[in-house]
Amino acid sequence: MPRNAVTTRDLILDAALSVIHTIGLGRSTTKQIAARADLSEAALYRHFSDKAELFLCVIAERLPQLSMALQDLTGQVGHRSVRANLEDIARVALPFYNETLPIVTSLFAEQDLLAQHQARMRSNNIGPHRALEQLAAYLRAEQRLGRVSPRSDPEAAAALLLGACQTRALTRRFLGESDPPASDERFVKSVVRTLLEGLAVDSQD
Amino acid sequence: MPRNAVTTRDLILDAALSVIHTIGLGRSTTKQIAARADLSEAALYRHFSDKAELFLCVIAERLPQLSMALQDLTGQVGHRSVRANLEDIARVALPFYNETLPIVTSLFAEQDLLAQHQARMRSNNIGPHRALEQLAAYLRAEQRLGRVSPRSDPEAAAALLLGACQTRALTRRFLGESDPPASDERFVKSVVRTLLEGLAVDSQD
DNA sequence: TGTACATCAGTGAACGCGCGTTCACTGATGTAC
DNA sequence: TGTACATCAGTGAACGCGCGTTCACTGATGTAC
Repeated sequence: MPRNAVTTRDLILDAALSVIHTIGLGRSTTKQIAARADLSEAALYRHFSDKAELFLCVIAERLPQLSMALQDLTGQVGHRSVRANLEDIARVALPFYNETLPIVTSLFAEQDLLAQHQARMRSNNIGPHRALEQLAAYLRAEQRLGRVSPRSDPEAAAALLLGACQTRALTRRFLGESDPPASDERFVKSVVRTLLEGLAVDSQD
Repeated sequence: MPRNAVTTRDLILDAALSVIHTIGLGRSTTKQIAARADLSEAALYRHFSDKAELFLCVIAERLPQLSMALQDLTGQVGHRSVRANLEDIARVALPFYNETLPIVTSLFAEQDLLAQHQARMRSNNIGPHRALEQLAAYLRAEQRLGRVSPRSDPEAAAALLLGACQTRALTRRFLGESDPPASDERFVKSVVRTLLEGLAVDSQD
C-alpha cells in the first residue's frame, strides 16, 4: 500500500461528512453515503461495524479540534501584543465554530450517539472545555508577565472571547445567513477591543 | 370549551417535548409521542398535518424566547447598577440556554426542518439575534447616560456576555455534566466583573 | 516459472423491521324542529 | 321533551416505503513450493 494511499475507509469517511453537510446527520443514510463514495452499502460494513460507529469516526477523525488549532497561538505568551494574539485567536475560532458547530450540535438530536461520543471524550480527555482551558492558561501566563490585568478572571475572559465567536457562528448558521469576511474582521476587532478595555466608565469600580 | 382547558393539542405538544427531551429530536417517533400523550397515533394527524409540522409547533410554542425573558431586565436603563443588571441578565440567560440549546441545535441534524424554521423566523422576525440586539440596545442606552464607557462597542459587549453564557451551557450539556448552581453564580459574577473591568492593565490602550 | 490454494475488499440482492401515514369506523355532543 | 340528523375528536388496524444490515458470492492479489 503506497504511502499516501487514500484508503477506502477514507473515501467512506469523506463521503459521510459530505452527505452530513448537505442533508444533516439525522437524514443521512447508508445508501447515500455509499453512493457518494461510489461503493456498495455492504462495503461500509467491511470498514465499520455499524452506522453509529461510522458517524462517531467521522466526528472523531474528520472534525478538527479547536485546542489543536489554538496551540501555536496560545504559545505566544509574552510575544507580540496581547491584543494581536487575542485577535488571531478569534480569527481562528470563528471559522472553526462555523464549520464544526452545526455537525457537533447535531448530536443532541441523537442522544445515543451523543452518549457514546461523551464516553469517548471522557476517556481521551478531549472536548470543548479543552480550548477554554487553553485560552485561560494563556491569559494566566500573560497575567504573570503583567500584560493582563491581575484583577481579571482568565477563565471568565476565555468564556467571553470564545463565547462571542461561538454565538456569532451559531447564530449565523441558525438563521441561514452567510457572513461576509469583512464584517467578521470588524467583529474580531471590536470584540477584542471591548474585552480589553471593559465597559466600566473608568478602570475603578 | 372552558377557559383554562388543556386541549388535546396541548397534550400532544407536551408529550412531544417530553419525548424529544429524553431521546432527542432525531429518534422521536409518532408512536412514542402518541403513547406519552395516551392517544392513538392517528389522533396526532387530527391536530397536525404531519410530523414536521408537529415538531415545528413544539419549537415555536413550547420553547421560550430569550428576548422575551430579557424584556423586563433590559428595561431597567438607568436603574440599579449596570453591574447588577448585567448579572441578572446572565442569570436568566444561563438556564435559558441550558434548556433550549440542546433542542434548538438539534435542528441542524434535520436540515429540511431547519429550513422551514428559518422561513418562520424570517417572517415573524424572531430568532437568536433578537436577544443580542436587545442587550446591545440596553447597553447603548446606558452609554448615553454615561454609565457605560463610550469607547466600548454595545454589539460586541452583547455578544461577549451572551456568548459566555451560551458557551457554558452548551459545553456542559455537550459533555453531559450537570452544573451546581453555586458555580453558576460564581461564573456570573466573574464574567460580568471581567467584562466591566476589561483585561488591559490600565484603562488606556 | 507455473500451479494450487488462501485471503480479503467489494458486490448485488435480499431480509425484516419500524417508521409515518391513512382508512373506515365509533361514539359522544350539538342542533333543528 | 323527544327524535333525527350532523359534526367531529379519537381509534384500531392496516398500508407501503425506506431504512440498516446480512448473505453467499466474485475476482483480484499474495504466497508456498
